[in-house]
Amino acid sequence: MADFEVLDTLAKLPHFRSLRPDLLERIAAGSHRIRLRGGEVVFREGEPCEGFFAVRRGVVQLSRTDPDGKPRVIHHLGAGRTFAEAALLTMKVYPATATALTTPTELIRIRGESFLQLFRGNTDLAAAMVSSLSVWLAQLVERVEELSLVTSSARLARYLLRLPASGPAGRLAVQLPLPKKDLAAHLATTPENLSRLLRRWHDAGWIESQRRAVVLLDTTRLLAIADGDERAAAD
Amino acid sequence: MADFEVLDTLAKLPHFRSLRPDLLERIAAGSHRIRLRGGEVVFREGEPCEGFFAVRRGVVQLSRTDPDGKPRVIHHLGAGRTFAEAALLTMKVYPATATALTTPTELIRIRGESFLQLFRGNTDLAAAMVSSLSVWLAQLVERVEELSLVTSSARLARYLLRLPASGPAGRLAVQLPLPKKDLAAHLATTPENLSRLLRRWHDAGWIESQRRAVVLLDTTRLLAIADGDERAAAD
DNA sequence: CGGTGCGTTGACATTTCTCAACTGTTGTGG
DNA sequence: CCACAACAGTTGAGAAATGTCAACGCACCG
Repeated sequence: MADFEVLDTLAKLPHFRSLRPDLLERIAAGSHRIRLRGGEVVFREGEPCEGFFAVRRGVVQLSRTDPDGKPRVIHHLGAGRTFAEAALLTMKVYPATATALTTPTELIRIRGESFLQLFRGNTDLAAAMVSSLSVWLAQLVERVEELSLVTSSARLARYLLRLPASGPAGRLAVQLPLPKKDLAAHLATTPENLSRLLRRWHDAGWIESQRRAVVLLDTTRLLAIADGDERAAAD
Repeated sequence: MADFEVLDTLAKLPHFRSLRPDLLERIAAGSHRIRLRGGEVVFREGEPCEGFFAVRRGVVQLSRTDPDGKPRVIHHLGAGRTFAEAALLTMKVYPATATALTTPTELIRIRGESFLQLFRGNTDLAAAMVSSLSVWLAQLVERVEELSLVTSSARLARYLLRLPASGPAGRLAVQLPLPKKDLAAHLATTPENLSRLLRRWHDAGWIESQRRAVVLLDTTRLLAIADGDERAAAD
């Protein structure tokens, strides 16, 4: 009784792609689609975990809320990614809050109970989950490295350079997947500071900054800034 | 032909504890002990992965080196922890550099080839590795949250409060597991700044700071600082 | 008894945060 | 269709935190 769109989404997940079709169908049977609008919460930090999720469309933000109420961004993820697998597999509570950022956000929710039954005793599925967790690990290691960069200019430069770009070298166009407010949170800085950095680089001629798109004109310079070579910004 | 100490260490790992003894012995057969001194490198970022490791004694630092040659600390780990499992299970290269920090550091190296053979087809072992990866995920999420704290005082306060403490409330004694130089790197700041923070808090009467030990006198205040309430430091 | 490296302190330059006001856009209700 | 509210984004000014460079004390080790 699996919804076709659910099955389709699952079949396209990198780590589920290689699973046998009947297994996929059984996973899909315990799953269903969820539609959200920007700002809506998928689950909150501390809630008991009842399943994990795959992103079908849109952007989801994982964050933790500190005692002051300010959210600290753990990660952003887009279509084709899964989240909360670890919480499910260890049968714990969700360690973070998941929020939809884009206005049509579509998720697949894989129910915990039925999935765990399949998981136990199925080596292929276990291997798939191991791959999935490994990707998460690699991403978080990246993120830690990113946040270890001292200056926010370095973090921003690195972020821009890692976005998928199009266009000729010397005029690489990148699309910001997040509103600047959320981007600032992701970079562990303030919207004001982000705005100023973009403006400075724009005036200096390293980039062109439009509302949601940035054109990278001088990637060499940006690379230098990303490497913490602050003098590059002054030169 | 497993070395007893190897087997003993493996048996004490949280996620291997529940494995059947004969399986443990077979894992131990593909493992051996490694002794290192502080500063010695276990493996370097980018090297092909030939196994994963368990810490028997001492502290190991995982770090990535940026183009300037400055190391950025990903994580520090002590006895009872494993690392590089993900690199092995995905059969990739090591994503970071591992360095021994303490002068007697003892590791167990589990050879990749023989371990992977056991891994495939053994559900218990797969489950154990999933647990292990999940712990890593949780730790890195913590680390990301930690690094998202804007001020280094917040990071330091939080770090101190999370160390295992002994003694009566109002006089909690904690032991720094790292030299201050490495602690500064862990907190993504400089030794100078760390030194000044400790001194200021010492003078203010929040803590007592000795060479390798810190006594927390005013945990309420430290909690406020950790929560980013900077006014607490000025008050 | 030198040397090497950690830790500290001082002085100074930058970066960044905070608070506050202002602009532009979007979307809603009259 | 327009007016207005709500909010993202920008800009300005001043304060605070942090990084940098440099010098010094202090321990440990050969």
